[in-house]
Amino acid sequence: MVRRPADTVVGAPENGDMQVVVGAVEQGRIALIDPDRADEPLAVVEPAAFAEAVRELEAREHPRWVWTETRRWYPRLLEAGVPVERCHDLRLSGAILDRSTSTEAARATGRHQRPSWLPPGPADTGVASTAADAAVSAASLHSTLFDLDDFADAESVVDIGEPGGSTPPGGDQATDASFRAGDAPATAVAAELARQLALVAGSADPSALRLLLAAESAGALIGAEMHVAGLPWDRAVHEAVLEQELGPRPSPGWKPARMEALALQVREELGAASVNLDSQVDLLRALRGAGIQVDSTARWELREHDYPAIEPLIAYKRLARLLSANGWSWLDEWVADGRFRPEYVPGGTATGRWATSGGGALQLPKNVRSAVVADPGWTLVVADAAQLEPRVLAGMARDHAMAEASRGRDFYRGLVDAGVVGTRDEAKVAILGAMYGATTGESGRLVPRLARAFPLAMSLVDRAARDGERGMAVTTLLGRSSPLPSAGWRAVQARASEPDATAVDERRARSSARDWGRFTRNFVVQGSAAEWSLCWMAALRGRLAAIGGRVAPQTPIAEASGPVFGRSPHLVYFLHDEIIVHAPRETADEVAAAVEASAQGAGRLLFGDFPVEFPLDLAVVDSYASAG
DNA sequence: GTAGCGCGCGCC
DNA sequence: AAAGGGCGCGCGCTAC
Repeated sequence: MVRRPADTVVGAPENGDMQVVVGAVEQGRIALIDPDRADEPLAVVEPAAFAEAVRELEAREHPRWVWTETRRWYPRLLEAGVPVERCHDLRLSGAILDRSTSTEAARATGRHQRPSWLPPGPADTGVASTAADAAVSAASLHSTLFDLDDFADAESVVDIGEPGGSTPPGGDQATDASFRAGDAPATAVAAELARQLALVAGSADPSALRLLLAAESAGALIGAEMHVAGLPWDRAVHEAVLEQELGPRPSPGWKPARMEALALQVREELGAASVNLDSQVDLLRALRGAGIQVDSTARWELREHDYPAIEPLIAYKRLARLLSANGWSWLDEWVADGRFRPEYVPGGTATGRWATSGGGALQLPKNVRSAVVADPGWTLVVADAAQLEPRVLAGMARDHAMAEASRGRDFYRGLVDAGVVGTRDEAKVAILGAMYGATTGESGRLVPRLARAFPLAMSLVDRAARDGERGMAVTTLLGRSSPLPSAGWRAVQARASEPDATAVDERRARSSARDWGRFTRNFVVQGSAAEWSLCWMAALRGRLAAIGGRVAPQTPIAEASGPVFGRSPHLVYFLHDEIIVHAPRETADEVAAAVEASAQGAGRLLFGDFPVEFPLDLAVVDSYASAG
């Protein structure tokens, strides 16, 4: 077990840290309480005075803020210009703790009942398809589950009389009403914090879980902050890309001229004058009618056939994708005031990777990244961790041979130099195959060589696959566990072991077992890599705030980033193993150094002295397109 | 008319 | 060149 020093940069807890619980009391007021002295609230305030109360306490004590959900409380604070250093997000933390194999023994005692009012984690609810849906479901969740009446012990919170502040004139009634819609009472929040901390303390690896919860909660803060700051977006550059690729913006209801021209060409070549290229069924029929034997209309399959219709068809599909995913309507819907503001969903996937809701922020195609442009006087510090997942695997497995081969910037080149495979391409395919569970093709053929060179790493992922095949949960380095397979999956497995099981039953069971095994194999690597990234970002966030505190008065202000971030370097984008910091130009070097130091710090937090390196590809650029 | 699903494809 | 993991989203289509 690795000893992990408490790290105030990431925000893992230390003894003596002050915690402040945020929760509801009577008449829609909000209480801030020290959980050790719950009978004497630090403050009880009207919603309109909440941000001011937080600002004061934050400045004086910089406590860890404990609340049900960051997404519920933090946006209002940011709007009021009140960032906080640390928090404990009970919803995200509960989602981890109530599933982790590390807390299994503690949970088995039955003394740790998850309260019914605590919403399920974002990966357990299904991601809403639009930001609007998310808002609607969040609102209904709160109104149905969070009514004060639902809490028997609500009245035990002492009302200390007059509210700590008065409503400013013109206070937003809608905002106040949404606070009053019902939140967990402060006493219930404090009780849930106690339950969660007890689970951590009684777990198999408390220091790892403490770090994970701190990093996950920091991620929640960062997700809310990045939404407020927004990704700097140059509409004119984006429009120029669209015009270059698609031609002038068409009238509503019309296709761009360039797509029409390509469609005409395809129809002629196929001898199908009326085929609708946007209809998979229609297109497939037309292709076959023209003698092109394909089973799908996927690009990789089309490319295998040498007919004159294929090239313009592939070109059409490329443009159709650009138009529908990131065309003019996307710009109109998602870019305002020179910023792209997606909703980030920290912890939104089973492995702990983030999701986004609306705008497709995690799928920004390379050809529109040129529209990501720093404000005047500002710059972008873009960094990604090179081959993060195999490096994390090397560290997790304590595989010295693999760590040795990964030394240096290019892990794949390192494999060639170590004589494991012949070419860099082979190295890449072999590594991906090992982590994803490839069994066939080139990749499947190369994996055994990897297994010989790095038996420790390989046996770690093989074991994760075997556990998954048997229906068991697997767990990341810091303690996030995989969901269990569905009841349907179990039924298929059970059927195969009955005496009268047929060969078909057995084949089905084997196949679905392997499918789940590939998921769990990948889960431990992808999930642990996500933990590295969270630690990286959380550490960086702290360093950026320190740099921001020293920004010179003549620094140009990025108005569109809002009062909290307009003067200070801040994170504006996160994509699994890649970050973008929007930084005042004169801070670029310092920011770049902070990005580097944070990456090395994340490596030490997760792997201690084990010699695995995490080199970054880092660039200071004006446009995202110039990086990488 | 809407909901849900499969396809295809963008990203890691 | 294709195939293993994780996603979100827009489209056409079918079922209701």
